[in-house]
Amino acid sequence: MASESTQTESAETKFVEDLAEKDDFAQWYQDVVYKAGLADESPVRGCMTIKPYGYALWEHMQRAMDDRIKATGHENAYFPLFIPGSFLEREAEHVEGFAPEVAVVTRAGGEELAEPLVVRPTSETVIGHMYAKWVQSYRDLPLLLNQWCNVVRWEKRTRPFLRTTEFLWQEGHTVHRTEQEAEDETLLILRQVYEDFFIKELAMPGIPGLKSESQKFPGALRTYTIEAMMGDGKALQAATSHNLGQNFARGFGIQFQDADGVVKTAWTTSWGSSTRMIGGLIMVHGDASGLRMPPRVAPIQAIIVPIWRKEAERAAVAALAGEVEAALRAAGVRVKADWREERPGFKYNDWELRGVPIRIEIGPRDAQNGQVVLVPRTDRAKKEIVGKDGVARRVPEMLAEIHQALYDAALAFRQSRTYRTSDYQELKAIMGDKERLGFVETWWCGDGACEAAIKAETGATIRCMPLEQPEGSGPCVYCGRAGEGTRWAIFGKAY
RNA sequence: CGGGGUGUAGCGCAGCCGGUCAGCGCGCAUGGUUUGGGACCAUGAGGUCGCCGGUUCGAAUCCGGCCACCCCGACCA
Repeated sequence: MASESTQTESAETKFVEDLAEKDDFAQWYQDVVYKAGLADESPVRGCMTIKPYGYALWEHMQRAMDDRIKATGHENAYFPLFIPGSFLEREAEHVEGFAPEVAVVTRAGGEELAEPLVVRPTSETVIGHMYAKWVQSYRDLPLLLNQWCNVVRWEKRTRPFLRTTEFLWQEGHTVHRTEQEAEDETLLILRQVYEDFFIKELAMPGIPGLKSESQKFPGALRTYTIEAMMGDGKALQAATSHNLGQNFARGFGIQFQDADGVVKTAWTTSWGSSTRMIGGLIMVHGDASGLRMPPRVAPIQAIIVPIWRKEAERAAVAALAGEVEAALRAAGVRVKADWREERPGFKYNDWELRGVPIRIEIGPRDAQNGQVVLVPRTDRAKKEIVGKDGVARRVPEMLAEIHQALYDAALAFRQSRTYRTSDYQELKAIMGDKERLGFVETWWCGDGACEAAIKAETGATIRCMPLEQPEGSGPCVYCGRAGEGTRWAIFGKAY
């Protein structure tokens, strides 16, 4: 992201300089969000306005996620925004975890409310309340629902998409007959819904794993996560899936009569993914020119930039552009032509900033030859000249190639910033070095005290204990002890 | 919640040693020339200088209070 600047350098370099000022990733991130037109500020602190381009991206992500949620047997429903304040208190860890960050309505309709209402920070409690009414028999199970909604968490520090006071998400809530069934569900969501979504839709490699006790969801038995590495080496918890055990079922009385006639307490799960994924997508794929949209969720997959001087040229270009646009649309490509009264160079930069995967240049020369120029966002040097009849075949192929290129680059970056060491001093050094910052894979004894000490001394937390644990065991990176509770863990600094 | 900082045009800023200090750049509007990597010229629109009070003949400028926002930490999808 670094670049020198002199007066003689190209305008492009100057632009890059503008965007990636002083090699400051946080600043770069904010600039991209706003300049690419994804979002804008709002009059309320920590809240965000999502602009049409950003919302279109969200809609494509939603659809792809929703398809997976439904394909795994879930249905959508909707539960209320307001929750009786007392509900949060039915689960001890839950209220402790969320009480500090809930917004509470105490006055409405011109009167003080008898019982304050909290604006949902998450919906385990109201849904638990409803589920208790809906579940009577083992025949009612499993109950597999999901909802798309907004939630509010009064965070101290906010950043667009990554941590906003209000955010959009999906939250799944399920009820099961046995502990094993709940655990299977939790892992099914983690892998077949979330991990698959990140790989196939966002071109984002993630590491599925288990959270430590200190990092798990308040009230959960176990929390599983997909952890992804951002472009600055920091980690983002991209989605989580919780096995809630019987904690919420007990708090809300979700019971059923089993086949053996015995009344039993149910087992529940919950799992969520939010607009935070947009922040992840930006920080994983973005470069010095701006955003790079993963093709499958890109609001615009191909942008036609017409080039002309004279009116006659414009007519010829328009004819070809119209033909190409129609052919691509018929092939299922989200295509748009940019006829704004701007120079081509301006448009190139503008669409690169917005991350459109393929630019299609059509100028007088192309109109004459019945061809177009395809330029992939991932590598401008790989531009191709394609005959107009080949465009509808070549563009979808190229989109798939771009998806793969983005994935490969993100994975290669993560690997280059992943270190295996049992040397605590080395871990400390990596966490303190901006150029090397990344994931440290090592053994951890399982003691929360070691975890806390590492966090205090290095700023790093256990991102997860990967589902794929290596053979054997070893001494804890901090205390050197070895034993039963030892796990292979990934340490990193988190967003 | 602790520490620091900033509020002047849509955005980014200068002016802060009371008195042509209501200004600059970008953006916006209109017209013209341009158009294969962020064009240029001309004309123009746009601000109760965060709010309230004080000092003064006179306050963006000095003083007091309030409010808001930003950054850095601790807490978090």
